[in-house]
Amino acid sequence: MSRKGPKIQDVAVAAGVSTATVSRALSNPDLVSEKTKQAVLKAVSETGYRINRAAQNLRKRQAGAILVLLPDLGNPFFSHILSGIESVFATSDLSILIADTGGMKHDQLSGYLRDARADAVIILDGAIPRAVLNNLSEVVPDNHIVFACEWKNETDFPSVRSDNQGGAIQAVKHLYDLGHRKIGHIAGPRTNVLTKERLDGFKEAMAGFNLELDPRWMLEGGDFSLEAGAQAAKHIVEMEERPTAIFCASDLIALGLMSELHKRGINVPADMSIVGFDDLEISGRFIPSLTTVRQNRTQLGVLAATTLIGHLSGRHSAVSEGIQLVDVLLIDRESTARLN
Amino acid sequence: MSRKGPKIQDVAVAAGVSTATVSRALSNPDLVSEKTKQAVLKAVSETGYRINRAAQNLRKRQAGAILVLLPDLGNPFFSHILSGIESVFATSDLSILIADTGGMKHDQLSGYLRDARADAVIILDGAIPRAVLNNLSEVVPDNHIVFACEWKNETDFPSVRSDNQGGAIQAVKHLYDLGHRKIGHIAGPRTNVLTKERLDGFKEAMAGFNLELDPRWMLEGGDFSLEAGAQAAKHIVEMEERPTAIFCASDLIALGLMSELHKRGINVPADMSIVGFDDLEISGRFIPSLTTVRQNRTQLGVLAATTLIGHLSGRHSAVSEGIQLVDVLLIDRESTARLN
DNA sequence: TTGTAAGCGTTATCAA
DNA sequence: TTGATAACGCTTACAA
Repeated sequence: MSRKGPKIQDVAVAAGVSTATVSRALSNPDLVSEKTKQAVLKAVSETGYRINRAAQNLRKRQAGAILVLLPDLGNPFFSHILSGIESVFATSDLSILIADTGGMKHDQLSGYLRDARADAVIILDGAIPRAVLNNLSEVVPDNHIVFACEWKNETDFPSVRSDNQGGAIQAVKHLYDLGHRKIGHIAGPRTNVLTKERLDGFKEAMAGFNLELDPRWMLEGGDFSLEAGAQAAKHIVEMEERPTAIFCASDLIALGLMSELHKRGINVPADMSIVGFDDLEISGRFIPSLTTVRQNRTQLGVLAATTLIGHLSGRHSAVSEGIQLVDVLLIDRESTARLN
Repeated sequence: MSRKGPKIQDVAVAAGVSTATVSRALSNPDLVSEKTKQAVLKAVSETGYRINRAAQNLRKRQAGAILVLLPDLGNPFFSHILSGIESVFATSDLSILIADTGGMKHDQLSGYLRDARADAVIILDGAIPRAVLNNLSEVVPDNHIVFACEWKNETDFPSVRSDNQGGAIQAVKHLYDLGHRKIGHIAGPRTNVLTKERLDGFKEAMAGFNLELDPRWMLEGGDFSLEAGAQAAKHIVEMEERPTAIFCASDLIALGLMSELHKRGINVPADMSIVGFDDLEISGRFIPSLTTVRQNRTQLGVLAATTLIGHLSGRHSAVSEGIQLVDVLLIDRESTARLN
């Protein structure tokens, strides 16, 4: 909008210089003498001048925005990541656009970039169709696409992620140290990249401790939700022989599991120890509070954003290349106990 | 970005018409003959033409985006509202920009609009400084500002909100019907508009039932968080005489309260009934599951977005004016029980 | 160090 | 119903 604001021409007149000088004073102060710089700045504040982004973007052949693609905006898991991203771009003059890949047609999606609405993308959705990714690649340089949290296998886009495998290993070790030997796992949705990493970590840790992987205790959540955990609980109570501990691929699964186990008379941690993954805020206040692997979601967002800014500004610093792994930390709470 | 895409001129050549005709065929099809329209459309798909938003926005003196102002992106409460908003704008050709008012300087904030980055704003933050609001008003027409969920008192901006007062009344009635007479309240942060509405509803309902408002049982949460609830629990256990039921201004407060009460040996609902406000997903799976007033957060977002679109397109339909109240619904679960 | 002037890709006005 | 053409407000060669 901005009805009839002062334009660069007005500032130029007020400062007694040309529009080119105003432009330079504002975006390339080094190219301008101290004296005229001051004059311009004064004129800017006098006139109340604000740059017109549309004009600037048109001229510079850019969009002035980055696009964040989320698999499900309604899922609170992503809000901290988004917050981290936002905190970085708040001080830049790039706007941040968001789009939910869930309810979105593919062509609509790449249309976002084709319309030159965004200069770069941060993708939080590992399930983004390859076709869409290809479309994106046609429109933005490959290193203007960054994955955060999730990623896409067999692609080389820069990616920021938690140490999912390491987290799973910590979880199993914790249970092992508490004396548990019969350890089960509730995995995430089959096709999700995180599911595989956490499952791999689980298997690796179990093997490392020479523990048997009982297939009966390897459950599959349809997703990472509370409901998936609750469903798993129903299977578990029916088992002839139950594991004494379970590592869940997400906090929501763990919480849903505990909720349903409670209903069915199984006590956590007395009868069964539970470990989650994420460390949602509620997990520390659940009854019992949840032992879990903490992911620093804000940091994931911040890192993705700074990586992207690095690429956009042409700085290909070593740190902004390839895969950036963020450490996770096991938080020991009440849902796990020593095996009696 | 969009390196060297086809432009309207290319389409014009391909279709054998002028650029003006292409423009019209695309944005005002009625002004163009069926025949040329087809020719243009064909040329568009042949060339793979995509409009350049920056150019369009510059020419039309618009931003092509709406800005959503959230008080705290990290707070999952807002994600469903955002999701509702997004779902509406996904099919429009307006982009949605987000900004966190928490970490943001005021001038930075109104800068968003002054820079002509957004044509309109949806504000989810009732605590937005009046100065900022005034700044916004200078830049966009007043009806291009819509409040959702929260609002600002003594202003006339269109606003979409839940029936907070009605919800509080339902909550008290539920407790009353269960036989409770000693009912306490944990309010939200003192200056928040929702706090006041829910508190008013609480008082009104209590008065309606001729129940005493015991000041000892009227607590104040510093915010709507788990921690606020946990703090309140500490006060409550110290009380000589405790209420038998408590209505909390948010689910998080209620959950934090239950968590801490549990630690201190008070059983919900046997010793005390608890009602929340929001109906977060986790609330149905907490132990015990939480009786609460359900807010339709997605609908709040959808309504705010459609209202705004109505204003933007100049349609001042009756429904898009003033305050739109969204019904809430009491969900009866395990955290409330008949007084023994 | 500064100014001139030519675009960036659209849309809207005016004529035809 | 269509076409020329002048903006929209900025940046950046190129000159001075």
